[in-house]
This record gives sequence, C-alpha cells and structure tokens, in this order.
Amino acid sequence: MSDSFDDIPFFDEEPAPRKAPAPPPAGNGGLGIAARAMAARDQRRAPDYLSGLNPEQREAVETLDGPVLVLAGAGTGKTRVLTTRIAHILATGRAFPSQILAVTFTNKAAREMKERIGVLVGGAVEGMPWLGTFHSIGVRLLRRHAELAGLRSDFTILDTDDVVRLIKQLIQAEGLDDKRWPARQFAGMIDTWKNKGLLPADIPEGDARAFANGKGRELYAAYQARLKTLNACDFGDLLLHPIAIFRQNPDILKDYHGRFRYILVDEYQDTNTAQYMWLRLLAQRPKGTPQNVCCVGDDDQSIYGWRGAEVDNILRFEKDFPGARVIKLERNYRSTEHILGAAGHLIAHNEGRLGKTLFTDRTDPEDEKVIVHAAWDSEEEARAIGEEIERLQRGDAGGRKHALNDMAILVRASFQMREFEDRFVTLGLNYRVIGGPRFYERLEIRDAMAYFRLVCQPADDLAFERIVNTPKRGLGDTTVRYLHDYARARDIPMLAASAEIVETDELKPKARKALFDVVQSFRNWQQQLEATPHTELAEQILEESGYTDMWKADKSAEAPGRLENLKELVRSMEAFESMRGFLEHVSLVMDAETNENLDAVSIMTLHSAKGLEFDTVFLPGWEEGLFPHQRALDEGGRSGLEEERRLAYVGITRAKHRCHIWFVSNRRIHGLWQSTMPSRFLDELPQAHVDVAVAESNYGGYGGGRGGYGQSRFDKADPFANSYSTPGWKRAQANKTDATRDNWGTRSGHAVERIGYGESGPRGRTIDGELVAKSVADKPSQFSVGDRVFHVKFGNGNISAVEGNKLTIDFDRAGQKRVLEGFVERV
DNA sequence: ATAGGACGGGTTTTT
DNA sequence: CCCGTCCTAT
Repeated sequence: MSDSFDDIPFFDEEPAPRKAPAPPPAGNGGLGIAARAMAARDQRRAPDYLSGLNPEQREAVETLDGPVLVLAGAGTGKTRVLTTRIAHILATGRAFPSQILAVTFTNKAAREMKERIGVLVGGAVEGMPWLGTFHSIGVRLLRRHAELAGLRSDFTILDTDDVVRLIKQLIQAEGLDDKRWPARQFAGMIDTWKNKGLLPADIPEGDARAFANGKGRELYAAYQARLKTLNACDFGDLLLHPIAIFRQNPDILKDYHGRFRYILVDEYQDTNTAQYMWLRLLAQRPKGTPQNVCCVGDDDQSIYGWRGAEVDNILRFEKDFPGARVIKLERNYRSTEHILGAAGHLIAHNEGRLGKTLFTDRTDPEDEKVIVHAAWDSEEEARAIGEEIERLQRGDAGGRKHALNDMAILVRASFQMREFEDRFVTLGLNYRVIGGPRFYERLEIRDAMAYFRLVCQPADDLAFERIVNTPKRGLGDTTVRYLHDYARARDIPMLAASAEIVETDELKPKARKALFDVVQSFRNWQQQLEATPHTELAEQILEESGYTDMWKADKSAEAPGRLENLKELVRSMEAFESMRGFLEHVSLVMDAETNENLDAVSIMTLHSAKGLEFDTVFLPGWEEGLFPHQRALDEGGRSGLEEERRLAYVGITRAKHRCHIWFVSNRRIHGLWQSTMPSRFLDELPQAHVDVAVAESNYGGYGGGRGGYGQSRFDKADPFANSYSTPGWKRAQANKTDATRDNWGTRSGHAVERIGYGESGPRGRTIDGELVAKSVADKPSQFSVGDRVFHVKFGNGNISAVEGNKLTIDFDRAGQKRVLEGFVERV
C-alpha cells in the first residue's frame, strides 16, 4: 500500500481509453462465427500473456464487457486468470491502472496479484492504486471523504484490542457489571452487525435486548459516538462509512462509477453482506451504462460462513447482474486424478452448490490413491505421520527425496497442532506453525505503536491510556480515571486534558511532575514530526520515554527478544515515507514473513491452508465431533455440516500428489480420554480413489468401508508398546528462548519457525466434550480407589483416584489414563 | 506493584 | 488438561 493517501488524483485527468469497446459477445452458448473468426485472428497475434491459457481461462480473460462470474475450482488457475485479465485490460488500452478496482480479502493476495501483474505488463505500469483489500480500499475512500462520516481525514484505525478496551469503558460507564457483560463478547456482536451492514438503528430488537440488560442498541450507539469523538474507526467502519457516504451522496458515487471502468473481485464466495452492499453500490450502474464487473470465486471453498461470509452472494450473481456471463474453470493443474476424484465425490454430498467437477488429463499409474489411516490415539497419529514424513524425506523405497517444505499437516482445530510439535521436537524434525497472534499483536510492539500513534494523533485516548503509565511513572488508576473524567467533561482529548491539569495543583506533586514530563515529551516529539526523519524520531521516542530502558532492566527471559522486536519495528519503518504512512500500513497489514530458506514441514489449520498447495498433505483428526466439528453441527445444522464438508474439500485439494487422511479411536478432550467415531466424511470418499492403509499397526484397519467401524477390531490391540511419553514441549520452549525476530531457533540442528505465534507458544484448546461429563457429574461415583476395572479399549486396570465421575486408572498395559466412569465396568 | 490462586472457557480468522 | 484473566494478599 502507498504511504500517502494524497497521491491519487481523484478525478481522471487521463485521456479517455484509446480503443472503442469491442462488440458484445455473441449468443449465450458457444462463440458465434464472427467471434470465432476474431478469436482466430487474435490467436495469430495473441500477445504472450494469453498463450498457455486454456479456452475457458481465455474466455474469462477476454470477456471484458459486461458482468462476468468466474467459478474457479481449486487449482484451476484462478489467480492467473485475474492477473492476466488485468494485464489484458491494460495492454488493450481499455483502462489505465487507476481506473481498475481490484479487490482481494488478504494483503497477501493483493501483494501477489500486484507482483504478477508487474511481471505480465512489465515495469511500465505504475502500481495499481485501487488494487487492495476491501479494507485498504475502504480506508482510501474514507480518507477522501472523512468529513462526510463525521471524521477528520487523519482518523485512526483501531484494532480489536483497542475496541475491546473502549467497550469495556463504556460498559462500566453505563454502570453495568463488566463481568456479566464481557466487552469481548459485545465487540464480537458489533462485528457481526457491521458484517451485516447494520447500524445501531438497524439491529434486530432481539439482538439489542440480548446484551447489557437490553441496552445493546444504546451501547452500540454510544460506541459509535465515542469513536467519532476519538476520530477513530474500527475495521467494520472502513466499509460501513463508505457505504453510507455513497448512499447519501449520489454525486460522489457517480464520480466513482466514472472512475472505475473495470471492477474485479477475488474470493467472491467469502464476501459478507457489508462488502456485498459496498460492491453493488460501486458496480451496479444505471441501465445502458457498462457494468464491467468480474467476480471470481468458488462456492465449494466457502469456509467463512461463521464470520459472516454469505455464499448466497455468489449464488445470486446472475440475478444481481442480469446477462452475466458465467464461466466455469474445471481443468485442474494441481492434483492427481485420485485426489480430484476423492475431493469431487466428497463435495458432491453438498446440496445447493453451483456444481463443478474438477478434472485433469494427467494420468499416471504411479500416482498413489488417497490413503486413509487409522490410529489408536492422537499420539500414535502424530508418531506415524512423523515417520511417514521422515520416510518421504529420506526417499527410501526407491522414491525420490522430498523436501519438508513440500509437506503440510492441516488440522481442524489448533489444539491438534501441539501433538505434532511435541513429536517433531523429539524427532528433531523442522516444522513451522502458521497462524496465531502476529508480530504486530505483541505487547511491546503495541506499546511502541501507541507512542507513535499518540504523537501523530494526539486525540488517540486509547493510545494515551495504554502508555501513560508504561513504563511505570506512578500514574496509577486513580490518576488516569481522574484524567479520563476531566477530559470527558470538557470533551477534549486526554493528552490535552493532561496539559491543562499539570498547570493546576489538582494532582499530588509527584504525579503532577510525572504527567508534566509526559506532556512535555509529546509536545517535543510532535514538533519534530515534520523535521526529524521518522525512524530517528521513533528511536528517540522509545529512548526518551524510558520504554527501551524498561525492557533493558527486565531480567525475564523474554526481555531480550522484546528489545530485538522493537529494533525490528524501527527497521521496518524505513520502508515508509512517514510515521503516518507506517501506522496506516500496520493497522491494515498484520501478516508475518515466512523464512523460505528453512526446510520445514508446515503445520496449520485447514482455514489458513486455503489458497496454498503442497506436494504431500496430511489430514489428521477425521473424527465425528472434531471434523465435522460438533459445534458446527450444533450451531450450523445442515449448512454447518456442509461448510465442514467444504473444509474437508479444501483440505484434500491442497495436495498435489499425496494425501493422507487419519482418524483415531481415542482422543484426549479436556484432559480426559474419550473414544471417538470415524468421521462421516470418510464414508463419503469413493472407493475407486482411496486406499485403506493396513499394517500401520496391528489394531488399526479401516474396517473396509461403510459401517465397518465396529469397536471390536480394537479389542486385541496392544497400542501401548510405547507408554505415554512426556511431550517434548517443554524442551521446545527451552530450545527457542532465543527465538526472537523471526521466531525460529536453530539449536541442535533443529529449527522451529513460528509464524505468527508470540512467545507463549500454542495454546491448548480442546473440543466440546462437556455433555458426557456433565450428564453424570452430580451422582457420587460408584467406584472407589483400588477397584479393579475393565475398559473396552484400555483393558484391565486399578483405580488410583476418583474425582466425581472422573477416574484415574493405572491400566496394566496402557499406563495411567483418566477416563469417565461411564467407560469402565467393575471386573 | 506483583505473585499466586480461583475461575472460566476452550473451532475456524482477516482486516 | 492447560491457558489467560482477574482478584486478592503481601
């Protein structure tokens, strides 16, 4: 993104496009004769960038007039189509870069697109100013018209953390119990409303009553009012304000209609209602005016319904844009026929899809089918996958050697990651974890950012409150509350209030002096904002505020890492022209770099795997309750199940050559062992493309298809040749105390890259297993210590502890386990 | 001010 | 079980 929001001329000063629009495409079905002739003519002198496209891709690229919906299945060259289409628009002189609006969901996608267009078009074309995420484009629009939303153009963008703190204040100000009404929850509600495009007046009565003793609506309105006085926005506002501005100012909207000759949207299946409203305002034109909108998406990969995405948007595209051309990309360039066959058969169980079937020409008898494996428990699952990874890495059995970078483990829920980490640490296998909190979410980074924000934006009270007593200056709660009240009463920012208060003798001398110093410092830094280079100023701020000293004095293990992160923060500012430009970047771009030089297995959730591909993919945890997730079923019903199925589809289609699916019979949930059923999705895989692994262990076995998951096949199992060993997690922690800037330690030849995760490592989470536990919890246990019991999976053992309905049992063969008493019987 | 204990909550995540 | 948050006791 650009550093400044003033570099884009608002009105077109460029000449009109050089070429007359091409004649409308012939017929609805195949190409007419004239069109074919023209296509043939074009083929002869087809520009380089068009060669190598298949007919459908080419149609998607070359159908420039009128609405187009491209249904691009996984691995069908979606990004290629989008970028080539833009290159084509530019190369044919249909529009200038600044006349193309291209929207993506993530910064990564936007970046990638920019790079690829650059390659296609050559360096001649300046970066496209209106290519970006919904939010970054929203910021750009809002900066231009801020006053129409009651803001100044230098408004701040609050992140989730700020929002929660602000709401908490509001809840307290209402005299409500902030424990009974958690701010985080209300922030979530506001987010949901905003995703739906709802302002306080629009929210359903039921929603309004559900929170804060029925004060939900008032609280939402108060929140919006407070944002306005803070000259701030949350993420939702970046869409909602422009929508309101467009609706209330038809002339402004009309200007944008004139500006944006071509509109492109990536991942259309992920748009939420607000984004849809925004897009329709910009794309729908009066009758007779060209509506050159092209949306690309895949209804089968819609996996964000839970955060407001509406698959309906893609399903009703043709209604919204009558006469739309719908182009399906079904030729897959990524995966083997077995992988496509398995994925296609699975997803066919969903109703209400537009219906695509991926195919490939490549057939290779050597290609391995999708393999389903059974394991006793999650520990064995991790062990077996680890072994398979090492086997592929060594390349024995005549196979070639595989890089760890080509392998990924995709899990449904992040708590599953831990077991793999433990195992890989023990094996000394390099891995990287993708997901979790980011660089910019770290404590020290957020503190430093608060200083910078307050310098650039003195009205940023949230930043003020964050750092006024960091490092400790003796300005505790009492003082801050006083400042807060004083500022609110006079309707001025807290920093300005402080400047007034230090002139009085309202505060005790000690506090007064401390606050005076703060006020002086900020005055000083603000004065230097224009003159001093921003990286220098940043360093100066961190030094003079005592913030770096605070961490230098800290003897804890993380302190050196935090200092290193601060240095990195300042270093990363160099790429920007000003401190303001940097702040804007950070508020919208939260992603972390990966270290590509490191050869490591990737571990991530299925959600974060969307859009990626790997030679070999491992999909563990295909069990009822985990995948499909119980909560998705409980809360989402049928559509919840279908979204889970799409997630499974996404998982399988990430694989180029090898896809290994696993399920276990026992998983530890809330620390208790529970027996689990294989996922229904396993039954939905086609026999023709799937093999069932045998002899992974002597008790595994898939049971041969439908209905084959009897418990009896586990009876003679002896899964505990290795007793439960202490996880290597602690060692992992120790190993990477020096992991700082990039979060990867390299001791003992073992590298762990933690993309996103902060110093705390992965958090243990677990799935819902409460029902079983609660149903019997009130009865006193019928078992007591010393009882000899039998467990259908663990065999015989002696009870060593009883706690409600939870028993700790020393099994003869399985070692010590904690199980619910319902699973054992007295011998 | 900070450690330590009680307490709650535990799917997925971007901007 | 395992973690983060909040309140209490030093």
